[in-house]
Amino acid sequence: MTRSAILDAGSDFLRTRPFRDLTVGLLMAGTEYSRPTFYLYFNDLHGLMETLLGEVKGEIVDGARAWLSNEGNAISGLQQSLAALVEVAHEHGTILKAVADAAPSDARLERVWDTFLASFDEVVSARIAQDQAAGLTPEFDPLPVARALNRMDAGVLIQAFGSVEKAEKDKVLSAIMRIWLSTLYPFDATASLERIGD
Amino acid sequence: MTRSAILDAGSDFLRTRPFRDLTVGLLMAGTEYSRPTFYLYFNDLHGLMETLLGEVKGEIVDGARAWLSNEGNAISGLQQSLAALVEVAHEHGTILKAVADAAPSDARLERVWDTFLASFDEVVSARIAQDQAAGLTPEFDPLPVARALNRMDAGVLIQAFGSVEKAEKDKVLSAIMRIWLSTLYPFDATASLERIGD
DNA sequence: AGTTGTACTGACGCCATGTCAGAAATGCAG
DNA sequence: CTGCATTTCTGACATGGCGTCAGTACAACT
Repeated sequence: MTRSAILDAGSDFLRTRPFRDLTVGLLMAGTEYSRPTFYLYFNDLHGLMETLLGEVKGEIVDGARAWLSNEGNAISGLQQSLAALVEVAHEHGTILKAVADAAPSDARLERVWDTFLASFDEVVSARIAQDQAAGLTPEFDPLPVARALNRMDAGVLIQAFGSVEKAEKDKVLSAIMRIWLSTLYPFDATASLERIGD
Repeated sequence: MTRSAILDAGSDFLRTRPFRDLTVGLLMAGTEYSRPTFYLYFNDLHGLMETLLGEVKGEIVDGARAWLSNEGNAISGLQQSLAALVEVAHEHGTILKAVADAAPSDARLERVWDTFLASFDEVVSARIAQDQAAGLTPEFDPLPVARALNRMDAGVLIQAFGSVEKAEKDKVLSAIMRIWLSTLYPFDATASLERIGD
């Protein structure tokens, strides 16, 4: 109860102001509780961010399923997954930026964030290897490419949707879509990219 | 004199420890001066980071020239520029990570960092437009794609070379090279990528 | 030797943090 | 409704890094 009131106050704060402006005092001023109460439910502000990230993580994993659990066409699955990813990032962009901002100032949170990103490297890499075996994707070392594509997504999405003035979803989507498709499915990419237009 | 002693102490510190561990006291303990002396030459630690970034920026811009000032083959120019970029990032990775880490905790430095990244978006975007006019590159809105590719570079390079245990240069290079090439020069990409092998 | 200017430092106030002893509030047995 | 136990909360404190300022040490020039 109290705990989720604090989490809500945190989300609300970060919707309009950056993580660097967040203090325990300000945070708790957004609730009906006093400053020390915060420490009953979280170790520090970074602990709060860790919890907020956990909430968003679920949605992202769900959205990515279309491509990762490979049923149906690879290309359209990827298109679906990226679209879902953009959707979630647009929704929770401020939280994602806040976590990314907070991470470097705390060893533990930095680990959590890195692990979060690395978890996608694993699964994307696996899916690439599979498509390579199927002859859909050229041969190359999948892991570094997966890492690069994921870092791209993270950087782009946080930059585009991390603050109040958000970029246009469709421009962002078609840019990263193009890069994923031409890297992973170059043989079919031309057709697919023409289909979505530019 | 004193000023560059401080800068050196900063670089040295960041070579082995993250920005979050840097305090003015620790920094100046690495020099023969006292803590207040720091404030004679810099406003705060973020000001120091701004200066360090300025030093690295020059090298990066130099390295990128091969492709950006378009003389000769576009593909080999891009290959050269990316190789140079990886080289510089490998050299100064800890500084780049430290600046990226420090940026979100200071409004001014965040602006500097964003502007730094955005400056590459501009020139890359311009070069893409040119290659599109020449028929080398498919038609698409260049700016969002340039942004995405640049964020990828930043994310990958900082992750790969930001801490003491650095990743292998060639793996990193061939991954980002593949993505740039298949996105910008898909017609010739197959040949070029085979040439560098995997 | 005296004066001016520059480079430096000791000591201070400030602010956010995280803790702890104790105060309210809540629930429950008689 | 009363006394008691347990949970929830808070006022007050110590800590540590920050940024400042008055004042010292030192060099250079007259």
